[in-house]
Amino acid sequence: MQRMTRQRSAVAELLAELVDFRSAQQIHELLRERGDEVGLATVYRTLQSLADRGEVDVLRADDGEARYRRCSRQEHHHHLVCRSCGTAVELDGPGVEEWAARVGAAHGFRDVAHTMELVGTCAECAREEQD
Amino acid sequence: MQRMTRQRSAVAELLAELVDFRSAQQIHELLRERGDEVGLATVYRTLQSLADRGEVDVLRADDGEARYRRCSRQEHHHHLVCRSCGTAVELDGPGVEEWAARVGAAHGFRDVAHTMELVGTCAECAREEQD
DNA sequence: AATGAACATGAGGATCATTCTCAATAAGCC
DNA sequence: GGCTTATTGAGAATGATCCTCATGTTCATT
Ligand SMILES: [Mn+2]
Ligand SMILES: [Mn+2]
Ligand SMILES: [Zn+2]
Ligand SMILES: [Zn+2]
Repeated sequence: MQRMTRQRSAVAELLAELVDFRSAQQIHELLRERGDEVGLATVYRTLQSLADRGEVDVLRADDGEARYRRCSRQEHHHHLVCRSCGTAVELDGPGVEEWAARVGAAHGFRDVAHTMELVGTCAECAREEQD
Repeated sequence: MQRMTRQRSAVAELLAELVDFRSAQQIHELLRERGDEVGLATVYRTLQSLADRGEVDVLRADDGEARYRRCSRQEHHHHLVCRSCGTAVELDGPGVEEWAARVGAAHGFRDVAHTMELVGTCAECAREEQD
């Protein structure tokens, strides 16, 4: 059975405040900054566990690094993420779900899943770039 | 200027025969098996160069590993990939392009790009799984 | 065909994210 | 308070990818 620990609470609390997608390393550092010492391995384990349970979303940055975020809804959805600061907007993917299922079946594929993510530069980061 | 070398030819020839998305490591091994000794670093450099030029597509597996494939068309498109063997079908993403641009603009994001990939188990791999 | 400047290669080391090991610790139950 | 067992974390291990730089090749030019 899952036990509640100081470390898991700390990660959960931090995730509740973040609106950006952050890497495990960043989360580890943010925890340290606020005084919550949590081992890096524990951060990884906790995030993985939350991801398995669907409580956090995981995206892969261009370099393949995993980035996590607690979204406001648990149901399947998509994102518009800032490539600079990680800020994310949750989106629906109107029509994509049916399209994916139809195309998968048409080609004889089973258990078809899909990913669809938008990446851009948010207004705030675009402003900063002008300096 | 780009020079033609034995190594680059070997990578290009192999890619021309493959219909699957393969990792750099796999491509390195496949080259070795066919007798084309190419340094791993060179395989990485060549694939990166081809990717920059848009001559190969790059996808990230669930574990973040990059997988490459030469597609039949250079223009932007999407894929339905087998999670087991890497076989891929090229797809268009009807409607997604406009949708992405519209949603991005609506949220004030600039330079909005998108990814949309389908992953499933191809008919052949599904058959093998039944053993 | 010979030359040479610039480009390319590769063995091995460096990075860096992520995972593993396992002894020490702490939750939750009695 | 004790006990059982899940959890933690320091440090090592793994693995993909990139970097270094001495050496090898390409190819425009002669
Ligand atoms: Mn969807
Ligand atoms: Mn598209
Ligand atoms: Zn931003
Ligand atoms: Zn398959």
